[in-house]
Amino acid sequence: MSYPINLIAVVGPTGAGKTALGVRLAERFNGEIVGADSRQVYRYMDVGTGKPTPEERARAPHHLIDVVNPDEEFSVAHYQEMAGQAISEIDERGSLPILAGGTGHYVWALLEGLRLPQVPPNPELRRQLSAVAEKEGGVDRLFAQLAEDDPVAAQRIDRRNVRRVVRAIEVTRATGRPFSEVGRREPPPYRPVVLGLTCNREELYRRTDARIDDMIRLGWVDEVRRLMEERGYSMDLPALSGLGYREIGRHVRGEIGLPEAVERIKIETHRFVRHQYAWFRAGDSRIQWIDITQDPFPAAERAVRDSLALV
RNA sequence: GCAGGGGUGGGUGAGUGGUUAAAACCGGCAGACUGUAAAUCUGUUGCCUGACGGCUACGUAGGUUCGAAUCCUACCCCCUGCA
Repeated sequence: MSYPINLIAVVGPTGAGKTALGVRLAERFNGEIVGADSRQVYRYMDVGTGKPTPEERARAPHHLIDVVNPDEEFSVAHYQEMAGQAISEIDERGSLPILAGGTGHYVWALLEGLRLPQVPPNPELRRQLSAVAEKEGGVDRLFAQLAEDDPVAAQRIDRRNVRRVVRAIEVTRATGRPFSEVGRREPPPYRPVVLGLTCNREELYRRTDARIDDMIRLGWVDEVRRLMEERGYSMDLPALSGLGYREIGRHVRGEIGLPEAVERIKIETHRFVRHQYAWFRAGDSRIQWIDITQDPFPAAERAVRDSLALV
């Protein structure tokens, strides 16, 4: 076991080829993949989440993929815990951990050592507070509540963002300490090399559009039908709130045609790509960007080799 | 050919004499984010300008009016009914 642990992270927007590059790097450097994707953690959601294929999974060990059922609770906290565990085990095995995924919140929670308030979600309280927010003027009453409990947090949280206001109240109630005190970080025992895959927006949109057509061809609709009909999962589950699952769900129920569903998914995916760039910024000094217009492997390999040579 | 409806910003589509650079929605762009994060929320979106302000815009060309996306005329397209 070596400290700090050398770790590679492959990040970037959806459809940029993180999975493929991760697997190649794993083969080249005796690595193991640790997923960093908030939807690939769920079982039975394969096509629509762009999960690594069985072939890819055979080429390198994968972790943090298929770890919970769609109706089970999962969050950054679980991720941090489980991924941290996986990474140390990989390291102990003498392999190179390779983080690969597009969920910025998860990636940085791990690499920056975010210290989350130790307050698990309280469904009952959430239900209650959300019900308040539903009512006329409810949002304001909720916000007033927060302003009383924790004036500092109230200033930082948008009053219209009910979900965040609720969580803040949840934390202050459970701990008796203000939510605004969160924000601590504890540097994790990693020496990360963060590789970001990118290219111009237009080309990226083209790729994600084509990828969605592929997913449909690969049986995404059947996948959703099975989730709904055979396994009986509700479309209201957080797991099913992922891109496209709702649209395809509506199509399965006969509410919209497939072309319309596909069109909407493409648009939503564009939005998602932009959202991901908010987590992985072009100017972020922690990230080494590689343009995917050409094969990113040589540049990635060089970067990894250089960083390992430093040790 | 006759009758009727319509042509609005990247798209759909309101507006029917001034308070309209033009609602709303979509799309685009930017941002927030510490246990739902592919979630949730925010800002911005004709052009020039740091701002004041200016310029160009509602099919085309004219006209009426102090003032027109809104009224009139002609023309060009589109749709519907009758032939």
